[in-house]
Amino acid sequence: MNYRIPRGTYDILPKDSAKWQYVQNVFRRVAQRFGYLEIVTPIFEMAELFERSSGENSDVVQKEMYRFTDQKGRNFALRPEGTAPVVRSYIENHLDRLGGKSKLYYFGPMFRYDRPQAGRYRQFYQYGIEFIGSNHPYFDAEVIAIELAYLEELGLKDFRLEINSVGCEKCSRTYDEALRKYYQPHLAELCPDCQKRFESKPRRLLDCKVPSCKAFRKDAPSQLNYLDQECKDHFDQVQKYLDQMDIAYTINPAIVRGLDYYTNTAFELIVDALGAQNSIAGGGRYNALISQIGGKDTPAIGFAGGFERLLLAMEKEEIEFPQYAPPDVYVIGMGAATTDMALSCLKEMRKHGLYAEYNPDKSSFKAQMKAADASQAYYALIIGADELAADMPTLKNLRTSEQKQYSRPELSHVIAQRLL
RNA sequence: GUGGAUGUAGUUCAACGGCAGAGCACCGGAUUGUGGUUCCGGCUGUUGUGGGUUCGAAUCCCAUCAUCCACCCCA
Repeated sequence: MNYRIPRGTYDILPKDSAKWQYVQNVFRRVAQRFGYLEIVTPIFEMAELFERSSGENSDVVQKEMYRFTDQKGRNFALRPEGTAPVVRSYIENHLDRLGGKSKLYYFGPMFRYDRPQAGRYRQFYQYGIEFIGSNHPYFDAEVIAIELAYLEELGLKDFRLEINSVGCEKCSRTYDEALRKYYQPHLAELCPDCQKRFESKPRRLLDCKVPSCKAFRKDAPSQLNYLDQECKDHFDQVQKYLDQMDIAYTINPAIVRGLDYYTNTAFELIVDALGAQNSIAGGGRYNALISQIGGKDTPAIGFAGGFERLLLAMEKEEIEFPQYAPPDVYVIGMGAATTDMALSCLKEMRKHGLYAEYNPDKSSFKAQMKAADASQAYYALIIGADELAADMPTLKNLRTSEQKQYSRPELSHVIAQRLL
């Protein structure tokens, strides 16, 4: 019996791990440039946390959560998203008492039971930003600016930003009613899914892809006409800040975030080249969430992005990734007698921070030279019978083919000065 | 959860129901200790898995698993 990786998961192999380190490191760097600090939470939480925050009726909670009970019968779930755990930690650790705002970033694996497809996995890696503690529209723009700065730093070009406002809870309630009123006469003509959505989440009617449902969309009332003055002002201000930051966007009233906690600003970053799973990041404001799960009434905004889709998008644009650095020195020892000298040179080089390779397994001198060449090492340190007798290893520059014998003290000097 | 396509060597792909193959990659060698190219040689298969039809199955049928595409969902 061969064991196989669970469906919808994947291994990050050594040939790809440098890419992952790279995109994660760039994210860290960019987030910190905006003053955000990393928070790390467990990959599982009480299931109820997600039920409360994402919404009992959301697909994520209804069909996609990996649930389990522990030995004492407690109900847990592997986290399907990152915001609720961060907010839980914020409340539990009284981060609000530290003064100032909480500017947090995170990344790590998320879990959703879903049918795998390109850009969609059961264990997938997200990065995210959460700004907790202000309703100021500048921060809506700042959070968006972080994502864009990140994409720019990575060299990604072919994407677009769409924004919307879904208003506060009050606005969205009046809007839902307006939508129901509009769709009521056509209810029989809608697809079965939409008939269900009609009651639970009328806004979902707007992004149904069934042609017959789509037909009603263009005359449907727009959320933007159902914002109260405060929400409208907020959205206008967000746009103003985006304009001032030279951030291009389009307003798409159909953007409806899937998780229940979003209020006001909602946004999405789309890469059309990715096909069906074309959203590489999305987020919005969630002013009601914190009080909803037991904290003080606190406004907040954040977003999450998917590393897999980001990498796919970068590959589509043929962006080059940094590779692991090749060895500084490849040590070639001819025969068992040279082991002592080889090991002492290796130890010295590694102590000084050089990356040194050595493979006594290789048989012939030629095979060792080939291996050194294949490793793309900058130098070969050759230790053969002559070198051993004279106690003078040969250092060969594999790029220029120049080589020279050094006495041990001379070699030590070269190593210590990092002249390689 | 629904519909469709595809599964053959490490990889990319061939093979009309009749001997499972090629390129690339990998390993070794080409006169004692110098890398590339070239040349020579070598290795890798339960044809995803399990059944069935057939004298005979990689090939046809069924099931199953996996991947991909679309729906759905979302990052």
